[in-house]
Amino acid sequence: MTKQKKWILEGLCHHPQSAEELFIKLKKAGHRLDITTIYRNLETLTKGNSVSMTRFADGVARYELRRGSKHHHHAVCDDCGKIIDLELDEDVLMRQVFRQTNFHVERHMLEFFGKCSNCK
Amino acid sequence: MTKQKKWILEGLCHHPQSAEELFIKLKKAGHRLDITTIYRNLETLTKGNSVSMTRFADGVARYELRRGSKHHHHAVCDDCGKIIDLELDEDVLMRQVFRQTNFHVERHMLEFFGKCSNCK
DNA sequence: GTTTTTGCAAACTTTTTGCATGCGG
DNA sequence: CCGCATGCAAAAAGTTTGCAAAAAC
Repeated sequence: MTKQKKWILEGLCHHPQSAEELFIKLKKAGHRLDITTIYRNLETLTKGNSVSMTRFADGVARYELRRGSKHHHHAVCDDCGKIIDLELDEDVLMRQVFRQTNFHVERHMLEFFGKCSNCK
Repeated sequence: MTKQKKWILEGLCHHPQSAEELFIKLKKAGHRLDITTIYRNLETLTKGNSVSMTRFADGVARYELRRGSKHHHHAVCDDCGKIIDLELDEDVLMRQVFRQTNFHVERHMLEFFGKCSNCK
């Protein structure tokens, strides 16, 4: 456990955050570390299932802490950029997939885009 | 209508395909054009809603022809890479989102990963 | 003391941009 | 002809890699 790793863990949150956003945040907190270190730790954490990675349409990888085993989704506002957490019951869809194709779903990605209640 | 644009339209299909994959395919077909041209045309087509763009976890943009106005999703096999088209009824989810947060969904992204019937 | 992690620089990949040239209408 | 589309080169952005020095165990 290095100090860098500790900072990174502290900086992570339950909202998706890019490596660079995390980097800037840690820099602002007065921690000096390289963005390479962030990438390497995020990779390890993702492989170890402590962190999950998502990509929205811009192609940037965003990372967030897994809360327990609970999978959740996001709604991203096109106007203000706010990211809202959602807890949905997607089993219906899984069953549809299996019925249609015999495909064995292990993971899925589900994100919504539009306008949040404020911006609408 | 240039010849390049025509080749690109011919090369597009209903399965997601990266700019580079399309580039290689067109080159194999004996067409000489620049990958920049492909990117620029794909951008135009996407804006014009003839083509849709998706990113899986690798961060590469993949493009495919829209079939009519019908939105659809994919299941990607982790083993053989096969991409299976799905037609799902996701209205239930939309309603869940709105009820939970008043968020106004305009678009969404939904992809599945796992093992196809062959690889399982 | 040796294994692991870090920082730095540089490579790499995908995508975008600027600009001169040329084809299409 | 005029203007928009193309090719080429180079830049930009995000991410990964190699290597030597430093820190952890």
